[in-house]
Amino acid sequence: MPKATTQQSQWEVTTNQRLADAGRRRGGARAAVVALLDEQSCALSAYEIEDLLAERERAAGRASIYRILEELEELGVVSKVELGQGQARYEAIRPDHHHHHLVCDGCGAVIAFDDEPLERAVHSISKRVDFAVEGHEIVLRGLCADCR
Amino acid sequence: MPKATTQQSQWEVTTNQRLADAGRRRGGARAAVVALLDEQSCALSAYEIEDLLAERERAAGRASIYRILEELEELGVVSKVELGQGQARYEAIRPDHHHHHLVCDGCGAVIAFDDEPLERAVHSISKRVDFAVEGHEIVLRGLCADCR
DNA sequence: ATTGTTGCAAAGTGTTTGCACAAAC
DNA sequence: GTTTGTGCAAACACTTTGCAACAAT
Repeated sequence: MPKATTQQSQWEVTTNQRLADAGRRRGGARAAVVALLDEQSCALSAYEIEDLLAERERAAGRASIYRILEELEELGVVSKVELGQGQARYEAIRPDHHHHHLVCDGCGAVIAFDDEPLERAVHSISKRVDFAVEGHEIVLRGLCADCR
Repeated sequence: MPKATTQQSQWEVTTNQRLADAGRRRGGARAAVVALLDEQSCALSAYEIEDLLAERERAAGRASIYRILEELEELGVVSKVELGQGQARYEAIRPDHHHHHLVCDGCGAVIAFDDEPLERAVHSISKRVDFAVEGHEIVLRGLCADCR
């Protein structure tokens, strides 16, 4: 039995399942976007997705990419993050890998980090305010090791 | 001695001082933007600024507003915040009133909040990562009391 | 055959830039 | 009079929408 060349993680499996459950057909562009997002450790912009897909000979139209990302966001499997760079970024939501971002003002690099005390503080605020908190996004800006 | 109808806060004074120090002349549009920002308790978008200025008969061109905001940001007296609404918002930086934002997914309302434990957690992360953190932005999304 | 999916081009929205005129010094 | 500030219109960048062709069921 041949070994698969790409290992689908839990996220890709769940995402395809949810798409199927929602009665969606299996389109090539969408499958490519889902597979690409699954490989990433951090958020990608729509243009980056377009370029990466083109590089791997599975180009998809820009409009399709945006539509697919919006759909995945509505399904709750992708989160759209705005890091103050004038463009949105998208990443797979993996329940076990919640994280936030460091954004370099120098080169635009985006680095993920996580921190339990921070999550606890956010959770505690959520209970305190007269507001039904559904999500949160934390961005630290500065200079990365290379740009400093 | 007549009482002033608008009280300039420390921020407006400092901002005008910084502008003077930087050798800037006192233009009407800029003074209007500075005065308006000084009155706000929370961040405004460029369009909101344009509308509010027009309402008070001190209209300013959109391009001027953007240029002024960029300049104030460079001077370090205004911060540009991106709350995931597809547009930037701007607010006065008041050293004694650091805060973050709750954004309502229903009506788009932006509500300020502050929290010491949260600030401590961010500060602690800043020391831990290999990254020169210069600022941070925290956004909690959800539904406000009215939309819930 | 039906209906969801895709890609292109056009439209939309927020922001920036070029340039001429007005205002501050 | 020189230099900065301002407003208009045009240009831009990212995102969304309209529509016809295509593919999955």
